[in-house]
Amino acid sequence: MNKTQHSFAQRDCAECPIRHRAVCARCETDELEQLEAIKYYRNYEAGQTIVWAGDKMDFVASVVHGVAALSQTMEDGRRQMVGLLLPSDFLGRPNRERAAYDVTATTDLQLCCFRRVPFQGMLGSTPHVSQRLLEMTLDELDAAREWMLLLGRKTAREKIASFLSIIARRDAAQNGPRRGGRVAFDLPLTREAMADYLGLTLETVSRQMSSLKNDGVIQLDGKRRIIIPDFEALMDETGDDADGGVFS
Amino acid sequence: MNKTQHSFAQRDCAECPIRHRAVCARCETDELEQLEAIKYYRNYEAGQTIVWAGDKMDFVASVVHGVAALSQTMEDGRRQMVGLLLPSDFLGRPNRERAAYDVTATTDLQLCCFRRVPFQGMLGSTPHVSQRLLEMTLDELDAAREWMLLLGRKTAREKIASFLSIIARRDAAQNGPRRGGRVAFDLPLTREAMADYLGLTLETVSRQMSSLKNDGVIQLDGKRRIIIPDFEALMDETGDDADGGVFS
DNA sequence: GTCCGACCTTGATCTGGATCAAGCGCGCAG
DNA sequence: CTGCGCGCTTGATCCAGATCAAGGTCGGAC
Repeated sequence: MNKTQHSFAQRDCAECPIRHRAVCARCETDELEQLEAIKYYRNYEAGQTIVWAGDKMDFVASVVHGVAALSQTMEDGRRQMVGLLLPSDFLGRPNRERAAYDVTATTDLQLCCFRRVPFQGMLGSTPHVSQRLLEMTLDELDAAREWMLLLGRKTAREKIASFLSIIARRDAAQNGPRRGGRVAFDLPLTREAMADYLGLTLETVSRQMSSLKNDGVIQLDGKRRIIIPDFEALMDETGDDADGGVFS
Repeated sequence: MNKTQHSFAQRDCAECPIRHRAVCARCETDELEQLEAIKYYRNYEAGQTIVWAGDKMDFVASVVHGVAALSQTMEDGRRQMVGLLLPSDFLGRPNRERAAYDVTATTDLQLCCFRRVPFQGMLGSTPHVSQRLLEMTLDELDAAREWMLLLGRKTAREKIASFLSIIARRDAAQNGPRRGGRVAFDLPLTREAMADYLGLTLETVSRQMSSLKNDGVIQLDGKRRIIIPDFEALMDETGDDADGGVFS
């Protein structure tokens, strides 16, 4: 388990890549100083578990780099991923001592952690933090509801296409949109993790990826790199209304 | 559409049945007065639509009596319910002008509405409201994630049993637990609405209800009234860990 | 180089729940 | 009372995706 130990540098808030999208987005300089006093960084390698459901958790955190997954497991081993945390997303629940879900790093990951108890205090005293947290929680709730439609009603092919379009969109928001209609990115999940996310088996994920490839909707470069020659064509496969989205 | 027009009485906050569980739960007298100044009641009959996705919505609201459903519809008519609002639950999103989902009354319903713009103002100035709203939103997010596990990984029988146990639990929280191990309540949804909630067809819902009845897990009194002779036996059918829950 | 183990693909078969298709039963309009 | 329609049940059949079962590929350890 000791591969290229790719550990991310620590930094000041001023030069933080998620400064303007994370829970601290609206903070003024003095509020930021309060946050800096209770923050520390942690790095994880792809595949590592961050906490198990039921564990004590003495911090909350923002994802700085990489991707983390929240999942639930039934006694007989059935697993469902219930959240995918990309850079700027918030991990943990204030006023909750124990984790409700298993949290794992699906890629190399850096968290900006805040000690939980002082952070809770700031929620009372720093409206810019609590307002931003409310807004982010409402956004996550919307995302969860969109996910419920996917899990309850979409076909396997629609699920895969929806997943790819979500990752493509978030990747573009992160790294700036691609020149031309062409989009390319690396999948942050294994086929098995995708299956857990989509409520499918890994075989079905693999088959539908092959099918989209054969139909020219996507191209694969190795197992993980995805190239989407025509984003509209992918959107047509998702089952969603054609309003498109903010992409160019 | 004009059946026994069962309209609920309006009231002062002091005697409101959801006073201590809704978004206003933590308000002091003066804060309550501010809320009363921007509140008004609305009544709906079972089956009525409250708003369509995309409609302008100039209020947010607490459910006082009855049950409302949030749902999403795909172009080809596939429908997924993404939220079930019981008494004390919050409807609407501050700072959002248009509804994101269709909202319908699945039983006769009373809402305590707050004009949206002044309510948004109070979120900035009244920490007791915004803290409570954050807490409620986090609870809803947890509920949505539990629902994702159900939609993605549970069998039809487990879905039905989970749904019944949730309704039974919420009903007990509302009306006080039943004496003895016996539990009884009315379903707030038609078979079709249950299907939309559970990601099933109405035929499958009906078959699984019959199957649970034949196996003695539930009894039916008419189509809507459910009697659960042994709550533990129902919990065993849900697929969840046997930690039970707060029930006696 | 070779070996090994994760990860992925593909094929064959099975099955839970969808779909198609009758009815049933109860409450309401006449 | 009768007739109608909505909500529900039940039966027969179908099929998307699960399950069972081989392999293939690639990167890292030695």
